[in-house]
Amino acid sequence: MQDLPDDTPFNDAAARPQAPSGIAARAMAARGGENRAPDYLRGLNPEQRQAVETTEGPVLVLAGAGTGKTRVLTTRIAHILATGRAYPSQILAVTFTNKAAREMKQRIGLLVGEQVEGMPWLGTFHSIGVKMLRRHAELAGLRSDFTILDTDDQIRLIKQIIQAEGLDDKRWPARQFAQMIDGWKNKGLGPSEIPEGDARAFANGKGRELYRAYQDRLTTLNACDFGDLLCHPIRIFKQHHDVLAEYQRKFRYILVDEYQDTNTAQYMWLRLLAQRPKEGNRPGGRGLSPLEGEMAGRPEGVLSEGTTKAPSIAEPPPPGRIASGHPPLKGEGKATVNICCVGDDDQSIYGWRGAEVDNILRFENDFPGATVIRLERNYRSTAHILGAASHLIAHNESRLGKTLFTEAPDPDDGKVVVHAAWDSEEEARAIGDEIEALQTKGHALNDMAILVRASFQMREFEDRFVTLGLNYRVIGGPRFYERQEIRDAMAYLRVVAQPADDLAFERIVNVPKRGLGEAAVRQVHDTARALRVPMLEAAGTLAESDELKPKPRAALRQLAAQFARWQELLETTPHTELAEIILDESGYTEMWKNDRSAEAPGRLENLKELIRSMEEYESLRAFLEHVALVMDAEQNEELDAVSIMTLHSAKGLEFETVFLPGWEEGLFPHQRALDEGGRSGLEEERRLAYVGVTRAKRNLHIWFVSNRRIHGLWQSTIPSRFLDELPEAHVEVAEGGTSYGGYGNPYGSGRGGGFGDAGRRNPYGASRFDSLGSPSGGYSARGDQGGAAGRSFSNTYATPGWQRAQQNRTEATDRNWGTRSGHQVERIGYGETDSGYGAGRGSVKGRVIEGELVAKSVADTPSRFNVGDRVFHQKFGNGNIASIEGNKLTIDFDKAGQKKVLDGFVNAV
DNA sequence: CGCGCTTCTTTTTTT
DNA sequence: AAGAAGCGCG
Repeated sequence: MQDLPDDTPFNDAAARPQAPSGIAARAMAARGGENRAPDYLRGLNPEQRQAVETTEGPVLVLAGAGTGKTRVLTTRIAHILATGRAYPSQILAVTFTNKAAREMKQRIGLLVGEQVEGMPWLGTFHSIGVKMLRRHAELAGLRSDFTILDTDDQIRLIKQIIQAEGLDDKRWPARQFAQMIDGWKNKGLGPSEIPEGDARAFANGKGRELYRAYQDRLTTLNACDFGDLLCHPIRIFKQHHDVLAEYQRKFRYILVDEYQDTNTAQYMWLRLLAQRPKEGNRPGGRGLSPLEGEMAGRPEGVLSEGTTKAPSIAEPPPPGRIASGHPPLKGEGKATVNICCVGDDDQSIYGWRGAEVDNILRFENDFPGATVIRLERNYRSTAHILGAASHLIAHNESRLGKTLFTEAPDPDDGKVVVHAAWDSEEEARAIGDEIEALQTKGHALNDMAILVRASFQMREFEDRFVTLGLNYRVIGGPRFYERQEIRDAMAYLRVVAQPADDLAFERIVNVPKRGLGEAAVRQVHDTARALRVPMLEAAGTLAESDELKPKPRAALRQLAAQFARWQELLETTPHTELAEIILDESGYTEMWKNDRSAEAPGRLENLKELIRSMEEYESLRAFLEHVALVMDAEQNEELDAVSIMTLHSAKGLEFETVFLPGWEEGLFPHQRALDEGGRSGLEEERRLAYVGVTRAKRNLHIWFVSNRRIHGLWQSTIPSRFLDELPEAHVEVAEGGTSYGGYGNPYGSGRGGGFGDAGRRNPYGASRFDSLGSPSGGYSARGDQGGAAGRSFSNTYATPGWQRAQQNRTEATDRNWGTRSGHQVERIGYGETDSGYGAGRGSVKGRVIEGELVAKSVADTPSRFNVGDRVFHQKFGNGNIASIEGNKLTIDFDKAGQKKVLDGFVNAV
């Protein structure tokens, strides 16, 4: 091991191995005899083992869902350590989420012993970014105690800047600009590097100026936003080759999890680090020197050998976007770059925040000579679930293509079940019942999860579970650290720890009320700008002058004095104690004690919780950093509870039983993804569906409803196209038997006359996707696994329920074009009791109307109703129309009061 | 300056 | 439907 590079550039104790023999010795102890494979390699399949043992050179592991990706990563690290190839501090291992980082740490710990703490460079892109940036803050014009702004701060700051430019912040929303900045930073672009078109797109061409002003302001605030955590290091690396070289020398092995989710900035950051250090290269050698132009600034065009063609799967970049394709660095193929990226293009679901699937599709070009290993043996799911997932994802065109398989399908395994419900309330009720039933049969709640497309869907389940008394756990939902009282408290702490944090100061100057209104705050602000000092300091100055009226002046003086005192205490008092003092003396706790509202006690409780959680951190600073980066409070692991989360946060997890509600057009695939992302947006949605399906180990239930409330209006919906893309062989429709009710709409049809139209029109109506890209059916030749499973779900579907659904669609389509006028309600058994469902089974008729089409097609035709008409609504009963706007009716219901309802949902009485 | 009433927007996904 | 922002009054 004497040839390990010197570790001295990084002198902190944590970065050094605690005892040279520690990890390696332990891991080696785990080995058997000379010729036997070490223990940790046992049980790996050949591909996994290859991925672990190919330590040298670039490696891409394409790991399908449930193929043991994390196991490969962790074992690989253990292997590198065990064979003495590197110290823990010489391995850079990046993940996307804190959860993933935590899990990896823990699993490596199991393999190798306790010294994982000696792996200082295992973490998320962002946490590693901060770590680097703190070391070299001055190179980015910051002090090392800079604060990290969250989205909320960021938007407030941008708003100020927009106003300061004299622009109308209504016309140019800060939120939107924040997203643009995010987008630029995702590509690693600074103010001078953004494309002209982008710069012009905002605020009459002031985009670039505003961006620059924003960055300047961040510097004076000694703060940075999320994007900067990567952009600053990138810039530093490019400008200070010595700094970069230190890291390059340091990291012998680089591992990247979820590579398909990397964005351009992360890619650049990785590429810089993956270079060989300059030393050892001949002067003028091809190693590093041309970095400057090579990475960001360089447009497409000059490609080095081997990349004359873009990968054929890549779509042409949409107009306005930076052309994809980062040319590989010259000559880098010649150096050994021990980088191992693990990912699955089929699980790329973060395109909306700048992830470039291209990064993974292009890996072999980027790193010539790369070993590509496919993991296709799935250890997680039943053959049915896997079959459903594979068939679904085969509809995507942009993919590398993998075929997952599992061994020994079990004939006892159930198929994937598709359920229909009347509305989201019933959906929640039925899923709740199903969960209770499973629980009674002995299933643990911890083994079940509900995965939703959008977080607003969670609420209905929470409501239902509360009334059922069913334990649940919301993951990634409304976050603890985003609550008002927590943010206020944090703002106090931030000002104490980092007096230049004007945003935090502004947040709490007048909380609790101190008689410092807008006028006074503005004055502090202006003074601060004029004197070029932080607002807190300006407040002190101002309090000693006579520029303010006595009342605010006194208030400011007191506040300034208090902060001065707290800052002194910072050195001497334990941080939890200090936090209590601050909240007390500032009157913040008092404020909530005096608050008579219902939430106040909860807020006080949260404040206590905040203080408690601070105990785990060694200093106030450490705590603040944790909150900024993690934004997530620990969950109670002990409790047996159903998990509720979004599909996005479910990636990487698995459950025995999974419920996927809300498979309806417009929600999933989400309308906005379709509108903004077009075809690739649809494909990303499909990957999301794939992620959802592949979370399930044994049981999978997919739901769709025919009515959903969106923005307070009831909309009717049609089943998601993804349902049609499931293979018949692996899917069954729950019908009657489960008796959750039916599938229809309030005004039912009654007349069968329209059925003859079936098949004449695409059930999806004039879907705008028909004309975009692949003709429907074009995909079936591609990824099908053959056999019955290869047949499409939709047309061959034979159950009465499904046929009815098809008819319903056709009818619905007809109705939207005004050719029919259905009236009476035929749906039986809908209501508060369950008793009717079984009986109603055969009687459930009705149709589904595509919500969007209703909204659009009816909006520009006059409503068929008049003010004053007496109407009936399935949910609200009888009422009179109070007013009409397009297709939206305001109705005074006899019992339910005044409601706004879509025209399509009521019938004349 | 602060409070309360009104109107308007919002919801896709997250480090 | 609900929360935020805006407006007008005391």
